[in-house]
Amino acid sequence: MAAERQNRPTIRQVAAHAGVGFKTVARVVNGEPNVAPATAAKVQKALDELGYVPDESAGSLRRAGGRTRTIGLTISNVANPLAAQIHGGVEAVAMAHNVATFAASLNEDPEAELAHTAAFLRRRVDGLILTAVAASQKYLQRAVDRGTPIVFVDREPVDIHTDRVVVDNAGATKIAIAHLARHGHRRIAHLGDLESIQTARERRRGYLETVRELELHVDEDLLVLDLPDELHAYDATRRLMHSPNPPTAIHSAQNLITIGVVRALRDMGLSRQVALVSFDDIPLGDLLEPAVTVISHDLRRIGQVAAERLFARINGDVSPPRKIVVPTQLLVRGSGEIPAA
Amino acid sequence: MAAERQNRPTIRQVAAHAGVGFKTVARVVNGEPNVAPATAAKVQKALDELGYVPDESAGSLRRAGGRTRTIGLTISNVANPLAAQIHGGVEAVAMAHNVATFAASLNEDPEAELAHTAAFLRRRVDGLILTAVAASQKYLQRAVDRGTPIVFVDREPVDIHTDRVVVDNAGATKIAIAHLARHGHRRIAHLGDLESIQTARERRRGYLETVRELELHVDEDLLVLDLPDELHAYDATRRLMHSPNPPTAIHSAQNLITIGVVRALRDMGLSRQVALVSFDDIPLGDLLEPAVTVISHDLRRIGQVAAERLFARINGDVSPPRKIVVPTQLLVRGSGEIPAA
DNA sequence: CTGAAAGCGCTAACAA
DNA sequence: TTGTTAGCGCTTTCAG
Repeated sequence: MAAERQNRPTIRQVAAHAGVGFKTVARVVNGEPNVAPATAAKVQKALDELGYVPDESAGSLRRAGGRTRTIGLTISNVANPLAAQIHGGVEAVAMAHNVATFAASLNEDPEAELAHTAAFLRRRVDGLILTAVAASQKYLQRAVDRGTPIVFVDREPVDIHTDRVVVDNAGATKIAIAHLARHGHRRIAHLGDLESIQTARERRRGYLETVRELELHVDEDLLVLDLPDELHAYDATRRLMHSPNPPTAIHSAQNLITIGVVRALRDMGLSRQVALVSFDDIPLGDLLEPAVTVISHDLRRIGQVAAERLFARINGDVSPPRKIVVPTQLLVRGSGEIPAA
Repeated sequence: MAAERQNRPTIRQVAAHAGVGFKTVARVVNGEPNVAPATAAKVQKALDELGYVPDESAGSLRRAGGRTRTIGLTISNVANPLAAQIHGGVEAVAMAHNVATFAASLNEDPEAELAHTAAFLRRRVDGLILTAVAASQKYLQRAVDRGTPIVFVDREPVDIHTDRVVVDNAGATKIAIAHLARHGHRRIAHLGDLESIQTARERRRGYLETVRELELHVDEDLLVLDLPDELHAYDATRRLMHSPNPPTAIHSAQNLITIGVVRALRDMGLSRQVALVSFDDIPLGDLLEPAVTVISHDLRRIGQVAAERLFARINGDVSPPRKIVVPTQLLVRGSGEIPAA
């Protein structure tokens, strides 16, 4: 029942309309030299009258290198503010290169990762910027071997050696925990994201190492892992604070977890008693009371750097794969400086 | 200097490898009938060994209807949390239809609107979901005539008659102002977004009409328009509250403006004196003190509905263009219920 | 059930 | 300066 569609003029129809060979039209469209001004004008007129719109994909079919001037991007979720910042960074660079971006959300679903990368590859994208969600990215080796550059963002991929742009998750966590310890805390809880996420594991590692190094209280109950969302973080916080031996400080290791923790502490009236440092900034974190001390990182920059790396590869850079670490920053705002009871 | 790329097997190479005609391979790849099981197995083996990845764009070149299974989406800014929600809604529907989405940010730049829609059209997207930013969308008429469906989101387009999914901006503003009036306010300020934005003009209209209807104070100083960002909103609020005759309530007509207003009131210590209703929800708006009363709308739903409309058109729906109004909701949280002094 | 021929809209290579 | 021929990787059509 589809409408009569796609009745767009082809280059040959334009040529017929202008009374020239179609190659001449192609020359005008692509700004190639060797067209007499008079001819060019005639062609341009036909172009305008018919409203010619070149078909990029048809062009890239034969074009040397077969570039499609598209890239594919997968992020954890386009509607997650942090992930959206990565998207913004990538997009700015892609736009500057006159390249269109396919964007897709994964929502931590490995199947989605496979499906979307396959779809991008079928569309012959010139490169991929990916957030690793599946347990292994080995399946992408063939694509890399065939010359599709891939840059991973935010998380380290597994079983594949390519460029990646990440932050020092363990190191930054160390700084967060040490900051709390400096304010007298010995019982510090760590609320972590899904263990399937590489950055979550790194943050946990940073926590455990620092607890050992600084000889803080070691207590299984203080380590809460695998929190899938804000609600679970909320419940976990309540349980934690109602336990016989509650922590005096909390390290919440992801933005949504932090929001759950903040809500829970607020509801229990503990916002000003229990110290809190968040890994990831949260929106309006500086306007809450107390304002939330966070480990912040520039996600837009991660996206930008990744895209720049990708375009370098697309343009022939064959240097060894690089791991680029974008700096993090501890933003001291109040919640992290509450002293131990 | 480009690497040796694009050495992917073609359908003919797979056919040679399997010792069959290439049409037989195409049958297997596309799940067409009339292939002997033994032949199919042989072909499948070759497919796997060579790692065949079909070229979607080459396929759509000849395919009936010429569908590319891609759509184009432009939003005000991918990194804006509200716009990202629209993206999320569109994406979910597109994914269900097995269609890839090109996404681009406009940042209120009319040039960007023209450039991106042109780029999408050159890539022969099956449809467009657009946020109107330019003064007129007349330039898209030819694309529509040629059968590329377009659905506008969030803002009404100009000079073109197509499907659109919007909210009742003037009506919702009316509700906001009336809400403030019900709490005794007569001097209500309106801080508005850029006047080039259609929704900003509608919200202003709703404000002015309600002021007249309810016979509230009319004062040019209470109407602050064309605020481009949070910082300008911050400054405008300070100026407003320092004026000889300051308002007792503020209607901030966009999410970023609200954040500027909240910061300013906070810094002036007026958060609990001056009532505030925001058009657009803001992140953690319920955790601020006081929590912010807002006009909220489901942007994810806007994206979803728009995408569903688009796919209906792509699949042949030729009913008259529809204007779909998604409901808004007044979320009463505290800031809007502060009584007049 | 299988395959060969034609052609989608364009670019590349070469001829006039 | 211009036009012609080939062919990109696939789908369509039609012949075996």
